[in-house]
Amino acid sequence: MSAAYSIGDLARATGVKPTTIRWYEQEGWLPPPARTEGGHRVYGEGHLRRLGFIRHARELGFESEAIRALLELADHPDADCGKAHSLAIGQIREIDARLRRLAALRAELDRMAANCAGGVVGQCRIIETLSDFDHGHCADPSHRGQ
Amino acid sequence: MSAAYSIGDLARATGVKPTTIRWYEQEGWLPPPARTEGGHRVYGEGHLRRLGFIRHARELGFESEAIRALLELADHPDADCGKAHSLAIGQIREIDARLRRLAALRAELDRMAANCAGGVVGQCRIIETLSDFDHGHCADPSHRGQ
DNA sequence: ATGGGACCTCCAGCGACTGGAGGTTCAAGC
DNA sequence: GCTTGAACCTCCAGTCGCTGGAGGTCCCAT
Repeated sequence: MSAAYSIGDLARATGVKPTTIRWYEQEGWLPPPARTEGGHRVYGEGHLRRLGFIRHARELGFESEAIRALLELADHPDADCGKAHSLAIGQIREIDARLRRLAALRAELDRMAANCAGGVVGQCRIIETLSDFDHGHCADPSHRGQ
Repeated sequence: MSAAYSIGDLARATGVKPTTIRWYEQEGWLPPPARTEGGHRVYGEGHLRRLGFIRHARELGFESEAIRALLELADHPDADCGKAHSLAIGQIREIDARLRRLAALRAELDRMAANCAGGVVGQCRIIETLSDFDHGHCADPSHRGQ
């Protein structure tokens, strides 16, 4: 019913190298797939989606623990609701912080690109933009002028 | 004029461990600071900001090459304007993709948290949310219902 | 002047891959 | 139904970005 993929198909579809896919399996990120008589791995849609998720989460810079937790959440969505809830809330906080920083960095790169296009590069502030050594204090976004 | 920091001060201010700070210096991410008679490192405001930038950029999941490029851009804002411009544009694209994915993941976690709070956990879709194995095709955000 | 915490260098180890060696399987074309 | 070469298999050593420990020195508050 659901399509069957070789490890190479999966690699092509997700951009994750076969070697890395095997490694993910070994480390328990990806469930062991079925095998052909000869021992070749055979994947299904579920593997494809899960691998895509892992790749994007890694690209976004989430720690392996957070990814494991999210996968756990996906695997057992109705088990231990309270835990799932607090995990989700925690991740939302994390994500909001990222969104804020990315938006600030984007704005600064925008400004630079705009100036640059005009032939005059102003002072570069990308470091300042992303250098706020916060640790909670002054997390109010209204504090950063623009 | 500008304050002087020990490696420990820097570590406390940025959340980067002294060991890692020394390693950043060794690898050329951070310029070698002044030293006391006895050989202890002495940093200034510039180091502080630059280190904060590196930390945030790493947390956001940027590749080391991209970070190096951004630092380069910051160091020579008016040198080779065209290069700076295209680099900035490229990074903006990257950032927009991240912003989209993060927003999607956030929305899904939100939905889960909301359901969860009500005592009923629906189907978990976080994997689907972040599993789009795109590579350019279908990058239109309007395609993803919500 | 001294005690102990912070600092120094050097180096080995770890997590997350990556790549190569050496051998087997699969499937497309004859 | 045989061939042949690309894709797959396992095992294992190497890389990158840190991290931690050993063994020793510096700094400064008392």
